Amino acid sequence: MKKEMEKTYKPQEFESRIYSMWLEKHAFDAEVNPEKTPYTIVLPPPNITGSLHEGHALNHTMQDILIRSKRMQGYEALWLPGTDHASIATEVKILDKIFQEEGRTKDDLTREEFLEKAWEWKETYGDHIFYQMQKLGNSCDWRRMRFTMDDVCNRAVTESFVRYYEEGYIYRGERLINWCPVCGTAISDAEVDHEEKQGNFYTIRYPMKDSDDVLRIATTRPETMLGDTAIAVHPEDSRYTHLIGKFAILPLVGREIPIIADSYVDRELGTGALKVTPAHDPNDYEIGMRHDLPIINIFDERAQINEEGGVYQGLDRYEARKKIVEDLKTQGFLEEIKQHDHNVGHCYRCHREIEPRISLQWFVAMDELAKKAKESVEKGEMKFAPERFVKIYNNWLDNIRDWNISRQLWWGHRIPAWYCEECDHITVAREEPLKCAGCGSEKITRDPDVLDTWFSSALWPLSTMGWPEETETLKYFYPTDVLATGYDIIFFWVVRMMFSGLHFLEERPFHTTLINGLVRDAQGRKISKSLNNGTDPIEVIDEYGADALRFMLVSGTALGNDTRFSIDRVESARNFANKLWNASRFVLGYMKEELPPLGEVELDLSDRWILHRSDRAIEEVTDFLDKYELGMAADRIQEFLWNEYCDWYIEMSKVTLTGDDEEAGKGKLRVLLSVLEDALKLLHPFMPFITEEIWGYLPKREELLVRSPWPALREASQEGLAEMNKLMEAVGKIRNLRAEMKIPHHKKGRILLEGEDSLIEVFLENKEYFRVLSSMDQVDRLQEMPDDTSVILLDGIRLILPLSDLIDYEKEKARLEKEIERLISEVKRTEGKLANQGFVTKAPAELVRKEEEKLSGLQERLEQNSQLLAEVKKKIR
RNA sequence: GCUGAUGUAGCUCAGCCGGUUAGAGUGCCUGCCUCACAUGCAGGAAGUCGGGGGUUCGAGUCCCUCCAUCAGCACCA
Repeated sequence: MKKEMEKTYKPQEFESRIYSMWLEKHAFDAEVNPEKTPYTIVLPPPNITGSLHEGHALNHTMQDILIRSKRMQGYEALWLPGTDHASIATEVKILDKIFQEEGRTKDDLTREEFLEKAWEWKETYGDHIFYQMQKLGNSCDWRRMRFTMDDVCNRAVTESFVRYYEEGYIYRGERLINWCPVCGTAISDAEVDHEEKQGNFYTIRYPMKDSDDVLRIATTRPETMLGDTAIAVHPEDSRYTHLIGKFAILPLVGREIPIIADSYVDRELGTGALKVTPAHDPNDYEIGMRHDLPIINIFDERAQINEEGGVYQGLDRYEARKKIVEDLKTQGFLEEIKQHDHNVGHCYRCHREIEPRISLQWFVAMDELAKKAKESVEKGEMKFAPERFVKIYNNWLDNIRDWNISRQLWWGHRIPAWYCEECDHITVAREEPLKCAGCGSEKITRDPDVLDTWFSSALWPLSTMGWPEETETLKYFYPTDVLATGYDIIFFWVVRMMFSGLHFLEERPFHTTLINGLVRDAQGRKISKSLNNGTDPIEVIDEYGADALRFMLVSGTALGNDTRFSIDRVESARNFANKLWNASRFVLGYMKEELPPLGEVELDLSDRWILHRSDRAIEEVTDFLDKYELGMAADRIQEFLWNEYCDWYIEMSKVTLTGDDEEAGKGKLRVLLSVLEDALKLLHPFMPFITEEIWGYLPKREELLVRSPWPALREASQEGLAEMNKLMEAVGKIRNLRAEMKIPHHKKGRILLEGEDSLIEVFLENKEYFRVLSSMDQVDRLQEMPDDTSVILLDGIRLILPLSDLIDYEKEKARLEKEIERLISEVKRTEGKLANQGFVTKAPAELVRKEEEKLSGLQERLEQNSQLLAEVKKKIR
């Protein structure tokens, strides 16, 4: 049926073929199916600003593992993919590109010209992102792919804006907002990054009107004094109480400004007197509101001094600072300059300092929506995995301010509001209105601004499914199950999806938020453009295969913790894949035409053992997956496949496979095959390509692995497993001894058994295992003690190894002494424990009994070892 | 300043509803090209579980405190 498997695992030769096959056979398509329970994940849409990085690879792998395992577990599993237009980030990049290619800036372009370029960009980068996702193996239903600026999504955005507006949540108002003078737009509080910056504290003398007094004021931003409209002091600050109500003269400007009392002022800080610039500082703005102060805006939208600044007009903020400090100095107003480090808000996109600015913007009132979002989590409707992230969520909701949603940009959803030239009325509508809803005038113009990217992201689980229409998809797949994302966007996105879903559909959009850590570089640094320490996942995939990359990303880290990206670990994962590849080749190499069904196979001890181990692996992996412990699940499968299936069972199976009992051989193959099949299923969500490829080589397989059912427990008889464990322990001891004596593997050996009959029986029945596992080709019951021996002691049985020409008594002595030393310390520990009245009376009886048993066993072995040592010492003499 | 995380073998990390001799991968050392695999096999060495205190019969595991590293939030006139 198929060609033979290559000798070495070469993922490059089959990964893309396998992926195409999945697509051809519609393996990822999810349909509305009342017979099944839906399981839905909506992909956090990657920004079309560029390509996917390792962080995406981790995030996508986690989702794919969940989706693939649920699909196999019988759910109608939908993973809905898409991309995000990323308003500000993309606009910045596109303008950059246009400038580099054509030398034109935004001022030289019309909105239409720009948008045309933007859509071209979207096609190019969007396609690359899909290519990357397919290389990774993402099992998305591509037919349902969405873009945040699709018609379907646009409709949801307009609908929610209009509804929020009609319900009074959205309003337009003049507020102090965060303004990025470089991007030329307002940004929300969440989009401001605070960075520690070195700055100066300037102490300036403000002369009082009508007296010779001087008020000393410390500031980090002297240039904003042009907009000062008051000086605030603490109402109980005895240094200044006599000045409250009087006026000072603003240096350089000459304006009279009042001294006011406000308890916001910190008496300890600076001079205890605060210049108040309501137009350029959030706290000053609050003070200004409280005291009804005039607001003087001194900057234009590029943060250059405007006409309010008199002689300083036209200077940008940094030039203005320099010039004003100079002038203050020459005119004798500057008292001192002190170095002072402080946090300054920066634009999260262009990393330039943001400027607080009074501006007319659209806002979403957050009080009620935040309450809904918080209550839902409190009621347990949505849980974080791991739980601790609920604190970030709550912390943000507790301190939330109204959300500024308008952006002075072109790339995005244009605000559906029209202004009338003849009256004050604002028309907010789903469709473009012909006339003003207030006065009927046809002279209306649309708001030029677009919405914050996150406004559409907030609707993602709804909009992708066709909301506000009540589509079948929405009814069946909403609410979704899991939202997988990094902790850095809990408040950008998780919070906002929560209240959007709760508000519009009265149901939280997902029951679990799965938080993945950051992927750091090999040195543990955050991946950043400035360090250029990122790696394109495609490069890793081309070299090692997507399976290795995926496995490396999820294995060995706990949920929510950061992961390091290391090529060494990718190699380990690739080696594991190679191991599986070769184990499969081994099994297939012995394949026969017809094998009996597992139920008809006469199972031997090793079969029962591996079926039992396999059942435990199935149980534990399933359990880890249910708890989102993907790293633990991955490690557990690897342990099973490598250490149990390959290292023990395959080795033991050689006894039967190379024997001449054909029936037994077929039975053995059936077990090998069944266990391998189950393991491939368990591993498939983690390493989808290699498992599907191997599956294709297995006999009589019409179904794809991706669509196969999750393994069920085999529940074979567990008879003899205790003896099996004893046998394996004996093998370990023999290997250890042979290694220490440096006996080469081709040098066979003999074992004589003494001890409990039942154990001896089992050992004799399975003596071939000693041959394949530890090169001991003769196993017999002890008749007569030979001369030159080494003795291995286990509870219940002694293995006597006649090693005449091989034994090195010095080494044997050392081995026994080491063992005795270990036993003595153990005995002491255990005796101490049992001598402790507290332990005996308070610890659980079961535990005390176990300790007692342990002690007697230890003592017995200690005694026997001591005897052996005495004999060895005699031999040496 | 507040909150959270992290600190366990050379390195990367598991473990922690308290209870055998603290695990894995990798690296290192030793011996093996044993008929699936040298991307491998077998064996071995290696850790006062960040410091201190407490609770307990018993503490990497719970509590307190300190130190170090990281992250988020707030504020800094």
